[in-house]
Amino acid sequence: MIPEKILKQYEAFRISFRKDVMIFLEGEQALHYFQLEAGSIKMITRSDEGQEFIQGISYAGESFGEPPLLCNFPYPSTAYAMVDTTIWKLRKEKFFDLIKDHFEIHLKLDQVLCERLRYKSKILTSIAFDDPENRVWWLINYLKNKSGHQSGKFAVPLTRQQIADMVGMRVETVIRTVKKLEDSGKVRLVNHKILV
Amino acid sequence: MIPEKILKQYEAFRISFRKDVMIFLEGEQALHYFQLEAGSIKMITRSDEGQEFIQGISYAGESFGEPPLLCNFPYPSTAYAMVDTTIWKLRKEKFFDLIKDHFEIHLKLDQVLCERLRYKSKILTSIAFDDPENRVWWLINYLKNKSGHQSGKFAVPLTRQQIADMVGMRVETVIRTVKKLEDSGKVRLVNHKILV
DNA sequence: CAGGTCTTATGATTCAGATCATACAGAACG
DNA sequence: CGTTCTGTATGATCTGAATCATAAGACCTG
Repeated sequence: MIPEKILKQYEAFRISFRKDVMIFLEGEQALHYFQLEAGSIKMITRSDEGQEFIQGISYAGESFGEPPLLCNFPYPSTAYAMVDTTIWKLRKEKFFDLIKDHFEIHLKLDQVLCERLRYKSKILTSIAFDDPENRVWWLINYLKNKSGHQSGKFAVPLTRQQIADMVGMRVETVIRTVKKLEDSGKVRLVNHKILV
Repeated sequence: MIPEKILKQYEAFRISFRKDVMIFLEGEQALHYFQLEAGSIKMITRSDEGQEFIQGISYAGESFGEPPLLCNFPYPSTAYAMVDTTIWKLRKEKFFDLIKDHFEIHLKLDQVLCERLRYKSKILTSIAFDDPENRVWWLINYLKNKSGHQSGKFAVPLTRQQIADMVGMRVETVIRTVKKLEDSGKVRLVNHKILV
């Protein structure tokens, strides 16, 4: 989102995380701006029973964790590396300097927050009212569109468990639902991969 | 959020809406910044069966509908006046001039978006995993805290149907859940009013 | 390449929130 | 102030996703 050249101008530095390593913990105070250089991360909240909800996934070039930075509240979720991941890290003060100096980047940040609000509005309504097939189908299409996939078959890059954690359902229900989507011709399953 | 003096400097004007009148429709293009002077509005999404989900409620002094303005996507929800309402309306171009000129107001706008993200993260997790009692109880406390209520009993200013529309449940379930909260001493019911 | 781990798949059972129907109470309007 | 409308309440029934158990397949690691 923010070009590397500018990140370096404001003294951002790079950090690497192995797969499944925690980047920050729910409840911690935000001290840095984070942007992925490579890999992917997921933002997790947990229910009292320990069930995980995936609030969102971010990929290379995308930022994450800004709301607690801008609003001074603790992290509402925990961030984990989904694969080996490299992240740009920028101190809070420098970050505010950067967006004060660059109105266009500030606007892009706004747009990132707005797209997240848009996604959450949609997934909220879906979880509250849609049947499992529509919930899963909507998410699959969302992932396809977000990846910028153009031609040929798109292989959904998530496990059934991860899909379940994003639509608030049990993995068994997602497995049966994906089967139904196959039966109705909406997706194809090849070696357990979901293709659209 | 934005002081009236500044709104006027950028040629904002006032518009009134009667209770239940629509302010903008889902799918429309955003052309103005909106801020409430008096009254309240609710943002609604609907399922295919017409069930309403209340994405959020805004009160006097608060803004609404910014994401489509900043991101150039259509309104994802429809806004209605919940009571007779007066709104400041500012043309898009003037709005961008305003936030470019006032970094502090731009930051406040960011914080508004961040608080909405925070709420949606929480309600998402709740709807996905919490039982009805915890869902309703969380919402009641959220409304109390958001209203800035200090001493004495807080009367929840929403109908059971509106609560149901915010937590994605049926009104019958909310009615029975509120009864359970009374039975466990968490709330008091006086003339059908919910007091905490 | 084999063994172990994780993911996917399937079947049977349960139960809580949705659904439907009906009645009561408070608010609004003329 | 009476009537109508909206909101609240209650009871009975239904159903589909969750839950639990078990097995098969793909992937990862040494």
